Amino acid sequence: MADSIKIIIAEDQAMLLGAVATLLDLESDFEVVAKAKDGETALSLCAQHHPDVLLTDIEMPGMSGIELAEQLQKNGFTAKIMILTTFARSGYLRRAMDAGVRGYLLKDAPSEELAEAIRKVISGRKVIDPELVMEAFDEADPLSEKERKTLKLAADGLTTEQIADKLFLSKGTVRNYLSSASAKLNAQNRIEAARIARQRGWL
Amino acid sequence: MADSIKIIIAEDQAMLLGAVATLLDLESDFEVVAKAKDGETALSLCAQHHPDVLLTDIEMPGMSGIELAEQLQKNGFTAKIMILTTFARSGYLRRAMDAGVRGYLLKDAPSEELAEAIRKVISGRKVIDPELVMEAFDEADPLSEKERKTLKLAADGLTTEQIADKLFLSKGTVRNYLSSASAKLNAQNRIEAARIARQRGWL
DNA sequence: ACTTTAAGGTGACATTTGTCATTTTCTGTC
DNA sequence: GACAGAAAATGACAAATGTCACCTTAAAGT
Repeated sequence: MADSIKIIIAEDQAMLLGAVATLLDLESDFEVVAKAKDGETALSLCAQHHPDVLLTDIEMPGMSGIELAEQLQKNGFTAKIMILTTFARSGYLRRAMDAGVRGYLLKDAPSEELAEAIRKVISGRKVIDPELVMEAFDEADPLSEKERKTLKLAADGLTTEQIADKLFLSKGTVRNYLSSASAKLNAQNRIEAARIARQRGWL
Repeated sequence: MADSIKIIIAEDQAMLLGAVATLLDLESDFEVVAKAKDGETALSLCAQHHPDVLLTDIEMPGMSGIELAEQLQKNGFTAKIMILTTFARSGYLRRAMDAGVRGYLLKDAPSEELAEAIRKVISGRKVIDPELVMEAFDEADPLSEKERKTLKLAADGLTTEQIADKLFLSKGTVRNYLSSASAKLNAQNRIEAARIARQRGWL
């Protein structure tokens, strides 16, 4: 088809990648020209095919979908980028928007909406999952870089001392950071703090 | 179609549910008669439609896919049950087999294999993802029921005392369980123990 | 009836963690 | 060089956690 919309899909879960590709290919005005299972592959496939739309997951091995979007934008690609991801995380949305992403959908959304969303984006509109719009209004990440780093390591089960060694800080400082992180998140200890931070996409 | 294979799909992620359903419906010998987004719904839809195959995810809100399989087996349903899940976890596989599951596939597998796997199961064979077969040979879950329960709550950030209250045990006993769980998993504290257990699918 | 065994509990102790006030060190800026 | 602010460290204390040896109780065998 001469004027069909050319689509590239990037998604690391093979089953979903294949199923969504089939789904979109059924639409007579769409044509899935390539499939990628990671960001790097998607990038080179974009250079090769110059698609109208790139539909990408965020969490993938190697280059994430957001980094991919940033690269494409920097290199002046005209493809309209759409994110299709699992969780509603306000942090991601902001970065995605900054990278010129035009659509942000959740895997929780019914599959019937996907094709329609793509057509909306092609016609110049932006599409953001309603769930996300809500999230975007709530609190921003209150953690400092150090708090985030210590918390991430603590969540892996490292002791205060091991964290201190790894980050070249003293034990006391690490405990201070973890303590203030817990306070900010209203958690009663580092474990709960890590859980909360992770749930909100801050970790 | 009179003798087409009737399929019910249970999967909480709407996008995958819809896409896979479309994919299978394209096969001329298949017919997706119902879709469910949780175990309870799937159970009642099975009673209503008596499908030939139930394709289900494991992790779903409410009743898990494994519990669903156990229920169906107990109630004497003849539907062949197939699991389609994200991670290769040896613990799950054993329980699934005990519940009479005939197929165990990973979402990492290419979508093209799905239809073929279903036909194999219908013809009486069992289908287990090769990845899983490997996993099945490694170590079994060493945790006792109590160790697992305490660990699960600890992983949410509950204190020893809160866990004790919730499980009607003394603080000392809870600490004993957590301590022995850590020992079994070679972890240096409850946080690391929980992380390890979760990674191996024992939590 | 007499072990055995497992689940649960106790007490003691060392270590780690959480909290907070205070101090030191490092930076940029005027 | 002096000063304000941030980042990092310190010290002290209470509380929580990890470990271990040992006790109690209630089945389950024999």
